[in-house]
Amino acid sequence: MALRELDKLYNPQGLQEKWYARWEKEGFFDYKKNTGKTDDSLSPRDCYSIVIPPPNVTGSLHLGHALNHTLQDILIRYERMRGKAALWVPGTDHAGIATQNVVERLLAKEGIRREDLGREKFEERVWQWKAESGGMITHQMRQLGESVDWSMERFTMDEGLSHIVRRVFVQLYNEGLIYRGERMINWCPKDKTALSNIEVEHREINGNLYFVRYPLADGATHEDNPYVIVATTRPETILGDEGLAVHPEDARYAALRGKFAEVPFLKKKIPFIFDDAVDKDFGTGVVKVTPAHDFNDFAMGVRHKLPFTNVMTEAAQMNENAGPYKGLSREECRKKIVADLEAAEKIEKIDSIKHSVGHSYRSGAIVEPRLSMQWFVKIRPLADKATEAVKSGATEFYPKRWENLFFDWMQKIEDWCISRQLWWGHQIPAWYCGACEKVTVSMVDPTECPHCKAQALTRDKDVLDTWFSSALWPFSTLMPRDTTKIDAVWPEGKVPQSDMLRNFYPTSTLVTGFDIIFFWVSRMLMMGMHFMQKTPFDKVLIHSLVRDANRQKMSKSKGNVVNPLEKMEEYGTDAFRFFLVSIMPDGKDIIYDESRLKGYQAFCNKIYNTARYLLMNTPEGYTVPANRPELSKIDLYVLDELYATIEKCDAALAGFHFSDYALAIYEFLWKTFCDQYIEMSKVALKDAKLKDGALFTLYTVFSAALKMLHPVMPFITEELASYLPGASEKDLLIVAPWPRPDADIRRSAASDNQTAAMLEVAAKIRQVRAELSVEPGARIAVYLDLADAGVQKFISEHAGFLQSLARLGEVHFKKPDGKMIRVVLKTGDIYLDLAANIDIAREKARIEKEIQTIEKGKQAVAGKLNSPQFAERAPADLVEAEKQKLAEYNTRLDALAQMLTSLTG
RNA sequence: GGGCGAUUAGCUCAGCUGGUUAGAGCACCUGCCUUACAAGCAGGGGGUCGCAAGUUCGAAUCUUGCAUCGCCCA
Repeated sequence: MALRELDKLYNPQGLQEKWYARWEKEGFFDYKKNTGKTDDSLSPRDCYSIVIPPPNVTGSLHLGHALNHTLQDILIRYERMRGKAALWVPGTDHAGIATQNVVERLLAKEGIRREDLGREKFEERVWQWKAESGGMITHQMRQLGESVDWSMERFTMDEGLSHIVRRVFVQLYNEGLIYRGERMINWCPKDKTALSNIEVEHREINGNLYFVRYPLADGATHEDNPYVIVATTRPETILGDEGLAVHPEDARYAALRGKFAEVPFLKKKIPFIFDDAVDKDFGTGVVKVTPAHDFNDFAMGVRHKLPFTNVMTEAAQMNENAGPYKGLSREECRKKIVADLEAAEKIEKIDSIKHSVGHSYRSGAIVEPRLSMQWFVKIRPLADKATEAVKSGATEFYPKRWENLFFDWMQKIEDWCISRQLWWGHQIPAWYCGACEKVTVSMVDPTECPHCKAQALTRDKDVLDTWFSSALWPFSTLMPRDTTKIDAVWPEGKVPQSDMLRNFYPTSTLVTGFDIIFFWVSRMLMMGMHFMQKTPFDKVLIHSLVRDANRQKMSKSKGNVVNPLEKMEEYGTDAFRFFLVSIMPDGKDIIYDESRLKGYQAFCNKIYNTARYLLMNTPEGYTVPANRPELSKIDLYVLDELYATIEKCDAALAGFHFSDYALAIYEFLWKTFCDQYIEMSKVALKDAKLKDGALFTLYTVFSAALKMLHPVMPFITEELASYLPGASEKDLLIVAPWPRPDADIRRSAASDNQTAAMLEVAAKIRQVRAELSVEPGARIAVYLDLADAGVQKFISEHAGFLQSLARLGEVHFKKPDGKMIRVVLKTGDIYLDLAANIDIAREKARIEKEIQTIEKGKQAVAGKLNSPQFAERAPADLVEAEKQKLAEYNTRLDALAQMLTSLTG
C-alpha cells in the first residue's frame, strides 16, 4: 500500500544498492542455498553453469561488458528461477602487458623504472596495486546487478590457478606439445616482447614503394645496366639483405642465375636465388631477401641456406650489423638511408602505395618480425581435438555460422608462441644448466641439474601469454583453491575429478564477442578437450560489438565511448539492461541509439504505475486466494495471452533470441495488460459479480509478468514484488519459480474469441470517432448489429466494458431506425448516433478511405483467383479461404457504396 | 585477392521452413491533464522490401548475377 503515497513518477534511485546488498548478503547467488543441495547430492542435469569471460583486472566496465554480462545474468537468473543449481563464476584476468604498463606508468611518476626496482620488488608493487585499485570492475558488476557467486571469484594469478597453469605447462612439455626453439616471431619493440600471430592486427596504411638500384657484382649487367632494380617498402632492412630473389620462370632475369649483386653501402656480395614464392608482378619482379626480418624471407633463407643477419635491437634500433646506421631508430634509419640512396643516385623512383602493416593489438606499435628463441605450443594435435568438439556437435555455436570461421582458422592455425618478455605473469617453470646446458621443466623448483647434478641453474625469465591461463578458465575455476587439494582431485596423468567438475563441467553456455573466438574460445576448447577430455561448454553464444549511432566502433581515441555507469545513473539500471538486450539483433552489430533507452525508462515508469494501480484498487487486507475464483471470459482472455507470452519467452531464451524475449513481455504488459485488461478491469472492479475474478486475475498476471521480467530487469521487479499482497521478507523474486502456462485455460480460451471481438469493436468505434472529430468526452449512443450471435450476446452482457473502452452512452443491440453513421465490419455493422452532428464531408472522406483500403485487399485476392492456375495448383483450403475473403470484401464494398450514394443523394 | 554478413518507413529493427491489405519502437502530425501513468491516452500519415533476371499459381522470403556498405583473413 505504501506505493499509494508515492510519487506518480518512478524513481530507480537506491533500488540497486538496496536489493543487491540483500541478495548478496543472504546468499541468493549461491546455488547450494537456493537448491538446498550439496555438491555430492546434485546431478549434472540439475545444474547450469557459466564462467564469466574474465575482464582485464586493469579494466573498467564498458558497453561491451555491460551487454555481455547482462546476457549472462539473464540466463543465470532464468535458470535459477527454473529451479536449476545455477552457478555463475566471476573473476578477472591478470592481463600481462596491460597491467605491467599501468604499474610502470605509476612508477614513472615517482621517477623510477621497473629495472631500478628489480623483478621481485616490481611484482610486489603490482600485487599492491591490485589490492588497492585493481578490480574496479568487480564493483561495477554489482551496480549492473550481476548475480555471480562471489564466493567463487578467481584471479588468473591466484595461487591455485597458478599451480594449474604450471601443471598444464609441465604436462604439455612432457608430452612434447610444448617446445622451445629459435623461430621467426612477431616482436613488439615498444613492449619489447614477443607476440602470438593473432595479437598482430593488420592495418592498411599509406607507404612508399622504393625502387632501388642494386649494383651487380663482378661486372655483370642486366639490360645493359650495371645494376638491377629492386622494389621495397622497407629500405632500412637493406642492411640485412642476404640475397635477391626472382621467380624461376621469370625469363627477364634468367641470365642472372649464378650471379651476385652488392648491398648498397655495405659492399656485401649477395647471391641471386630463384624461388616460386616470389611474385613476378610485384615491383620489378626482383625482391630483396632479408632472412632475419621477414617471415617469407626467413623461409627462403632456410630453403637457400642464407645467413640470418639481424640488424636491429629489441627496441628496433639499428645495431652494429647496420654499419654506419648503428644507433638510429628504424624510422630514422629509413629516412637517412633513402636520402643517402638518393644522393648516390641509387633510387630509380618512389611510388606511394597502400599496404597492410602489422601492429601490436595492445600497444599499437608496428610489429617487427624478429628471429628469436621462444616457447611454443605444438598446436596441430590440440586444434584437431577442438575441431572435433564442434564437428561432433558437443559444442554448438550460436549463431551457427561462426562455426565456419572457427573451422577455417583451426585449419590454418600455426604453432602458438607463448613466451612473453615481461615480468608480470606466470613465469615459465624451466631451468637452464650452466654446465651441461640442458633444460629442466618441473613442478618443483630444482636445486641442482637433474642431468649433471651441477648447481648452476638459472630459471627462464619469461612469462606465459595471458591467454594461456585464460584457456584453462572453464575447468581451473571449478578446481579447489588449495594446491594440495588440486593435486588430490587431479592425480598425475589422470583426468581431474570432483563433484564440482562432474556437476558443472562442461559449463552450459559461454557468452562472448566474436572478436575473441580465436584468442580465447578456440584455446579453451583445445585445453578442455586435452585435459578434461570433454568440451568446456555445451553452447557458445557469440554476440556482436556495440557501435555508436554512426556505426563507428567505440574507442577512446575517437571520443565516442559511452560510459554504461553514467547511463545507468541517468536512466536506471533496469532500463539500461532492457535497452541493451532489446537492441540486440541476432548476430549483427548493435547500433547504440539512446532514444530507445529513454523509451525503456518510460517502460519502467509504466510498470511502476501498473503496480500503483493495482494497489490503489485493492481492498485493505486482500490476499490472492489459493483457489481460483470464478473467472470471466475477459479474465480468461488475458490469462491466455499471458500464457502465450510465457511460451514466447521460453522459446526465445532457448534460442538465445534475447530481444524477442524482452519485447514479448514489453508488448504483453503494455498493450494487452495495461491498455486492454486494466482498462476493462476498471469496470469489473465495480461489479460485485466480477470483482473477485478481476482482482485475482490482476495479481496473477502482474506477478507472473514481474517474474518474467526479472531476469532482464532485476531491481524494479524485486522492488514492486515486495509491495504485492502476500509478499514475504524471505521469498524474494530472485528465486521465485518461473511461471508456467495453465494448459486448461489455454485450451478453453483457444475456442473463444469474444473478448477479442469486443476489443475490435471498441477500437473501430474509437477510430471512427477520431476520424469524424467527435467531441472526445461525448457519450454517444451506438447500435450493434453483429453477425456472430455469440459475440452479440457477449457484448450485450458486458456492455459496460464497451462503454468504458469507447466512451459510449447507451449501447443497443439491434439495427436502428433513424439515420446514423454506419460502420461496416467483417462481422457486422455498428451504428453511431451522432444525431444532427454529422459532417457530410468528413463522413464521405471516411467512407472513401475505407473503400480504398478494402479495394486494395480485394485487388490482391481477385488477382489470385483470376489466374486459372491458382485454382488448379494452390492448396484447396487456401483457394476456398480466398473465395470467402473476396465475397466478404464485396459485401462490405456494396454497403459502403450504398452509404456513399445515400450521403450524396 | 579469398570468405562471411547486411541492404525493408526519416532512424533502429522484426518479418523463421514462400500464401491476410508488409509490422514494431522512436521520430512526425491531430485531439485529449478521461483520478495508475502527459515518461500518459486515443487516432493518423509514411515503404513499388538495394537493382536485375530466374524458379513458382504466387517472392520481402528461394536461386543467380550486379551494386553499395561492414567485418574477418591474406
